[in-house]
Amino acid sequence: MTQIRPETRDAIVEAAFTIFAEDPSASLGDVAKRAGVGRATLHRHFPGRPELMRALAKIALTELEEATAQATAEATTYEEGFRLALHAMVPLANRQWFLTRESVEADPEVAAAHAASRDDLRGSIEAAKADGLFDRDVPTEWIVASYEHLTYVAWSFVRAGEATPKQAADLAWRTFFTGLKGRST
Amino acid sequence: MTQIRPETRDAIVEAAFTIFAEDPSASLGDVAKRAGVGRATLHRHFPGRPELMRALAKIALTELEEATAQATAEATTYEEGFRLALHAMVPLANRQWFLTRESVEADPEVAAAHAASRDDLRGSIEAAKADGLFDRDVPTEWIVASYEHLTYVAWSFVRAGEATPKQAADLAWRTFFTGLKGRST
DNA sequence: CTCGTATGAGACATATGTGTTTCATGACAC
DNA sequence: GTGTCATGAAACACATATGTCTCATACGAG
Repeated sequence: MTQIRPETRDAIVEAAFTIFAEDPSASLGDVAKRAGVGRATLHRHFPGRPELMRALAKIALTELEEATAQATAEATTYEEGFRLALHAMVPLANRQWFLTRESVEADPEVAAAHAASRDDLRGSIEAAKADGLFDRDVPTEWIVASYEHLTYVAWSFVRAGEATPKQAADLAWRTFFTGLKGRST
Repeated sequence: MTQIRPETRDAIVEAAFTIFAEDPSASLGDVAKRAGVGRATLHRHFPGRPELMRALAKIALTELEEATAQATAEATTYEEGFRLALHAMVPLANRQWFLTRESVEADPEVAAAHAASRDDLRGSIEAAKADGLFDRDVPTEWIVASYEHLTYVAWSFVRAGEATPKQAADLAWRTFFTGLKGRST
């Protein structure tokens, strides 16, 4: 009935990610225009703004989960796992970021998925902590938040054209793990 | 004519900082209600949303400048300067943060002041770099962005009640400067 | 007390976003 | 060709935010 043209739906979703990344309060009309579809068509696929936001949130979380699962599967140590996951996350950061600043959390299903995602990260960090990778005196929540924000900084850097995704991810990992203190002194 | 009751204006400004920190798209009616004034009174002090935003931006930038100037005046080394400035900035982060995600930049005067503020930070970082405090291989822009984001993370931590401002600033400085790698291994 | 003035409350017009409905069109299957 | 169906365009009703205006009130200065 309503989703027989997957291309249209995808176009709307992509446009929404792009538009909302720069302006979370952008109108649905802006999204439709960017997607190259009529405003009515957008409503045929997504009844309203909350439904669209929910769809974006689910997609973003699924992408994150897949990317990190694939990245960490190749890792043999905790350090390598976090480093590879960071590299995998940088290109996705723009799609993740709006989750943190949006009222998407209001949706119970999305909120649960988001919480589960953070719990995963938290669990990995605690395991790594027990292994001595991270300082035990630093709260796990702090490590989570720093990791996420430095990922975002890396993405911003890429977006601004100041580095490649690989370079930016390296910078973020280095900052996160060993800090920016000079080595030469 | 329009600003004979400074208390009212201050109440509006404080309410605006509080409201816009959580929801940048909040209505002026919400701000007025939080300030305990009528909506018309808000318009008497600030003709419209852009003027209010501009006033907030100027205040936030002035506060930042004063706080960091005072903090760094007591410092004898670059390291101490950045550490003290960070401590001074954490309690102000909520008032600074909306600057980065707002279209306040559209105002030329505010944009210039913001750019000047960032130039100051950039200059200090380059000087410290030349002194060997920061790794020369890391772009100055990256250091600026990391510094600002970790300041924000620290403020978030305080806001969430997970740490005192001092504890959070210490965590941020430590992460920024030496990273989160475990020491005990 | 009296005047001036900032204020709050409410009415009002306007603009924008939102969601629905209708209708014509174009693509595709048969 | 014919019918089905997703779509685009436009009109529509509705809600909310915004900005202005009017009027009554309360507070302070004189």
